[in-house]
Amino acid sequence: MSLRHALLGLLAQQPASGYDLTKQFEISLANVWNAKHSQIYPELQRMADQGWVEAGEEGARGRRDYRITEAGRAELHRWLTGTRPDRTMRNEVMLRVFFLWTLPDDEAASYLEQEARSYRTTFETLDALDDAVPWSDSGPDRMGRIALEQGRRWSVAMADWATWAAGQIRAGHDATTLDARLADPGPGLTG
Amino acid sequence: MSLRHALLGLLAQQPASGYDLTKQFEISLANVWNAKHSQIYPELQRMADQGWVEAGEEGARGRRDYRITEAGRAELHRWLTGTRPDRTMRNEVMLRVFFLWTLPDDEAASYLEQEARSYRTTFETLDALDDAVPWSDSGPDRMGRIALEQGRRWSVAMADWATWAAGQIRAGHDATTLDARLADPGPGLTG
DNA sequence: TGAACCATGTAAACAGTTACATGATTAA
DNA sequence: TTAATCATGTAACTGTTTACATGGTTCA
Repeated sequence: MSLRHALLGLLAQQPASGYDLTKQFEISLANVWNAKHSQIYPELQRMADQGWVEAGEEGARGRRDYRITEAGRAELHRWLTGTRPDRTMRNEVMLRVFFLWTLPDDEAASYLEQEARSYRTTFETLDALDDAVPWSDSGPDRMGRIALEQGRRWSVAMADWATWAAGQIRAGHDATTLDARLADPGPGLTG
Repeated sequence: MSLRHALLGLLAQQPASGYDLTKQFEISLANVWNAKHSQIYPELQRMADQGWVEAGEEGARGRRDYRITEAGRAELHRWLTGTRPDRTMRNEVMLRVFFLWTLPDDEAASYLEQEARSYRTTFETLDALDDAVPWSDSGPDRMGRIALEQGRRWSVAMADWATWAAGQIRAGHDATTLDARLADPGPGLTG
């Protein structure tokens, strides 16, 4: 389970409340992991029981900050250097691509063109973020920029791929239509 | 839930048993979705109750083939054209990158270099697959090739990124070391 | 005074993994 | 005869989402 380690990683930077951490999942980690407050609050309690974090005094509006302990930092280090990342992928966008053959060519190509637009929008959002954020050249910020660059390169590669794929289908369809016309140049094409 | 639709998509191609479908998740869908037999068998039963698939007679060794119904095909079409894909991402590899700042530069760079090797291996595997599979230029095969091309482009982009990222860290580290040396050229560097 | 946001929690349902359990067939 | 593979299922557990529930603070 990566949630505990994601929380440790965020808390390694600075103490935070469940509420703060929820916001960080929504904003900076949105593209790599997500978690709702209903999962975060009980997890912080379990981590406190385990000694990886410590809860501070209750502040205004019932707010409670957690800070990472030495045991927590040790666990974060062990996770980063001593375990292999789970590379299991679940990508609904790509899952659908496998089944696009069930659609008419035009619908399949439209789907891919829509995907290309979606990836371009992602790219523009990330690109704007890069300009907007006042990055420091060390610490968490440096890794934030490196992660952002991953998103930029990924979204460009995927937009290019989707555009290429739509083109393949449109070209294939045209070729089929053309072949069929050459073989049987009249109305009422078969199969 | 995409599992039901993944099963519909596979069954749209040909009838299959739970065992066959499990193998297909392990092989062709491995990079986009996964499911274990313990999830597939009960799901097929629920889909049969719903009328999306029909179970055939029990064959040798208790084997039971399922085939998609018209209602199932309609549902597959509705899912592909009438719903937006869930773009939620969970990527443990990238999650870790956000926390690499907690490691010494050399360990962080090594992590990224290891990732670069991993992406290159993925690329080589996919590239070999492209040569090995006797692709038809229509139907499911055409989409299989398009999905494979996505994997090729993705793995190249990610390998390039990881190599670049490791370089950034090593260069930054060298620059810091150099700056420190220029400012204070002796043993016992601060910071 | 009402909307937006801060702040925390629990319960129920759903999705997914691991482990348990069984038995037939095939090929070495 | 034994190991590998075919074949199906359930139970327990873990992880995740959605819905329910509550109340404080700030700003227009």
